[in-house]
Amino acid sequence: MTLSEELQWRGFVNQTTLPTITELDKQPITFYWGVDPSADSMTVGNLAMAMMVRHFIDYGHKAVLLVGGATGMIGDPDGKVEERQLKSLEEIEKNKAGIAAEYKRIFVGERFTLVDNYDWFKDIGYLHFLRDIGKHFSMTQLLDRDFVQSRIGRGGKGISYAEFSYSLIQGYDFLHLFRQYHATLQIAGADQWGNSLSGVELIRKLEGQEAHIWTGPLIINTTTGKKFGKTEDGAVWLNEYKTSVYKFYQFWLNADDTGVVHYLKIYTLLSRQEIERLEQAVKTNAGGREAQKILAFEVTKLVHGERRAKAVQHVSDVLFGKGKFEDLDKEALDELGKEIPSMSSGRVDELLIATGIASSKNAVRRLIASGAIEVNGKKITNDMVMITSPSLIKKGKNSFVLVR
RNA sequence: GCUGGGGUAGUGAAGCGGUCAAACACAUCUGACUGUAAAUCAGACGGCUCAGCCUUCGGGGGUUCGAAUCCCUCCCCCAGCACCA
Repeated sequence: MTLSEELQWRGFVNQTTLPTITELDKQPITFYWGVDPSADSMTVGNLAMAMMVRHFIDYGHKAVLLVGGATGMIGDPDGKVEERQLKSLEEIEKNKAGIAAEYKRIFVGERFTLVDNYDWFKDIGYLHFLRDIGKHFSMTQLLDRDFVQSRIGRGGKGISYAEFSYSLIQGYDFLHLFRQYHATLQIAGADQWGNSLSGVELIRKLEGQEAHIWTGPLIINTTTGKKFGKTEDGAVWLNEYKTSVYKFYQFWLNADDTGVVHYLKIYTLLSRQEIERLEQAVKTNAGGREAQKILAFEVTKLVHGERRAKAVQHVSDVLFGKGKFEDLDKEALDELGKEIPSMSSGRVDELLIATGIASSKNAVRRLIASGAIEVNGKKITNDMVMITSPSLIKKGKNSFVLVR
């Protein structure tokens, strides 16, 4: 399979300035992909793009991975309805470190160059930037962009000059990387099309050369029709302090039948043969949920490592399988404690509230009345029960508290 | 600044002097069925020391036996007009 075939089959083809996607199958090129440090971690949305980038690398293209230290200082206004609060410099530093660490984790064993656009922006003078770069941007084109129109139009919330200028910064990135690394392709999310285009034009105008953009698709949850990777708690993060490894694993395990094959293609590196086998399994034995299990394990392994993936798999088996809580040894309890909230002894209602699993004592009473609370596999009928010995409290099917 | 329309629980939205902790829909949670899925059905959905009590309907003040509902005042949003340019 060629790269273009691979991308097409997996559903990574979205929009590109390349005349045909088979251009990718010719000689190796250098491309870049960037993430802004708007948080100290990537989300599964970023992960989809990262997986796409991996295929580019695996097929021999050279990757430049960018952390947007400069762009993050301004904030991308595209798709936002109002001006964003500036991040403090310390926060940006911290976020940059987080993103860079994730690059290294996801792309472990791969060849790539890590860059930070702050490095080439910090010494640029304003006047020089306006002369060399600003001069090549047409105000009409900038104003024509949809999000600019909605921000400055009637009912819009306005836009600052700083945010308005964001795409010049991103455009210059591409030019810079073209000059320094001969990067001729920018990979980005679907929402970055407009911003990315500015770099292509700059390179054409200033270098007289062709450069291109490849955007990946926005991943949609086919059942809800909403952006994939959102739960009621917000985004699903790659950083385990923001989304625990257990929750991360559960997120994938709970993938619905209609979407699971799509997610396997996007988020795992499994072969076409294997994925097609799983697709068949979904059809013939959906209840076995083999596709979900493999998806959850593979993605967790990729992001958190095989050891942690196996640990949460084991924990999940205990929580949902036949295994008895009483049979767990201390080591297993420690592992469990990393993944679900742990409390020391106390009254059931207070433990549930303290861990945020129930919002009030009222809520606990209602849950108990409806038979939703179990302690070590037995339903309880009284909210005053004291729990002193190591136990597992379960609310409904998916929420647990470890008491030890 | 003027005129008109609004601000009600997570969201949308009824209510317009007592029967209002507040209809209905969505979201959420739980139960049943299942596969830790979806769909469907049922229940819950302000708090508490829970047959009762307490705190809520933008903020504050008032009228009244009684206010989400009436009056005053302040704040905020929307539409239109004016001012500015």
